[in-house]
Amino acid sequence: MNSGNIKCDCEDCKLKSLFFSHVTVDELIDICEIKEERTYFKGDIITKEGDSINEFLYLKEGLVKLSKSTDEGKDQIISFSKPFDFVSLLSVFSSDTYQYSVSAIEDSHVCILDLNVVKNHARQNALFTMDLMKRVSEATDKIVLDNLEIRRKHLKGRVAHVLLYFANYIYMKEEFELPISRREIAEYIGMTTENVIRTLSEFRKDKIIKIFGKYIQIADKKRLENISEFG
Amino acid sequence: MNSGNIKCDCEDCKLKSLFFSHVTVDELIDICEIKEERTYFKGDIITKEGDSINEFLYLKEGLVKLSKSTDEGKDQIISFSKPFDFVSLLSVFSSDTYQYSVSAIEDSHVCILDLNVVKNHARQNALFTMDLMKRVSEATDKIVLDNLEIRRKHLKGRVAHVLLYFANYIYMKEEFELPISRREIAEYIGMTTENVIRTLSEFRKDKIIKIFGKYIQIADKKRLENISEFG
DNA sequence: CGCGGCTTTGATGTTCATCAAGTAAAGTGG
DNA sequence: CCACTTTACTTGATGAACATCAAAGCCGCG
Repeated sequence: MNSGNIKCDCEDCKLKSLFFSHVTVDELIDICEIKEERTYFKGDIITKEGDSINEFLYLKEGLVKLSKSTDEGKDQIISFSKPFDFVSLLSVFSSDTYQYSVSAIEDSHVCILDLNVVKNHARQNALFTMDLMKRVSEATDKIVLDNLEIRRKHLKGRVAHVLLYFANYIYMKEEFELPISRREIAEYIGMTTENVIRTLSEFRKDKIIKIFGKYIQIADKKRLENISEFG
Repeated sequence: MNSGNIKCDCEDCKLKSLFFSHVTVDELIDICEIKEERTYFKGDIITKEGDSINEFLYLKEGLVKLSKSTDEGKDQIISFSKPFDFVSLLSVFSSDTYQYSVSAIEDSHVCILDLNVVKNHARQNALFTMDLMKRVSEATDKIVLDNLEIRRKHLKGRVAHVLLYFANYIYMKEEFELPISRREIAEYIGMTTENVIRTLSEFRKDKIIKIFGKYIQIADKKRLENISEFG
């Protein structure tokens, strides 16, 4: 993990244009002055469940996973997030400590604001707070709906769902480097690693996908979609 | 479903004392004037997924379920809510239409405000909006955490979980009338009705619970807790 | 009274987890 | 840089967990 102070000068910062659309120029300067930007590398833990929350984070670039550990030390993956899904928002306004862990599954840039400063602005600027709320709602809606979808599928449908998720939603391509391990797929869809691998192998044998390690190429999308919807 | 106008005169209205703790007297009067109260009977649908959202609802009394239909017409139950869990908050600020259905599983009283009026207040009163956000976050945290817990259990653990949920969280008693059918338990925990019934019968044979139709009495809570944690 | 929905139990087969065992890849210390 | 350890990946065999199908009793309701 690499840390450093960078000024709030990113021309295309969506935080300004989108997230802070209802913040005045003075407020924006105020916020920018305290902004810190950090780089996390693949595998780094960004926030850890149980830790106290005193920063407000948003993902500027990269890809992260949201997860929780069971008592037996196994992980359950709740969701993946790319920039503007603003995962860190989840517990920020309901708890003093993180309910979930967030870790980078690709090299990621995170912008960090002091939580008290953000909360102060929220207390004074209702439109800003409404923007925040909209984002919290959207993020959680997505998590809940995605979970329901996975829940009603079988092993093969779930694996197909994950592949299509990365193809359609994350990389917008039929071929990509899978950013997560087989085990992480399993932790996400609630199946065993072995069966995830078996299913991927089967898809390969049936010429639905091509696999070289982490590299995935979707060869027959129609069929994969069929399997996802349920086959 | 029974409808009628009632003045905002409930002495113990938690909406006032808790939910609107940051609302001025004038605002409160404003809100109360447009308040409507409705009674829904067990089985009634309160909001239906797909319908447009133009009211702000909160549960004053009763018990409801939050659910979603699959394409094949089967239901998935997302959560149950008692007063102050404020289920209707979920999609209110992220969508124009309900993502989920809410229906009464016990006779329920619902207070209804015009959504535009509430949103207007939210736009002008940041503390009120923060209160709202806190509640949205708490409600969704609960849903996500509960879901993860169910996900990591097997059939028996899940059924035990549901029984303990109603005993500990809803009725605060070891004996109660189950407000939902066997099928609804199945829809909630993602198993088949038959296996839910089989599991309940097994618990009965093992003298962990007593069953008379919908009446449930937990006879051996320790063991039930053990099964829930996993056995 | 009969019909549909809820409940219950049993028999059967499918789906999936577990166990085992081996290969490949990646990190670690001398 | 190479031996060494660990972690990820892979496949097969077996059994457990669970869905599905079938049949029957029960209850409430029109």
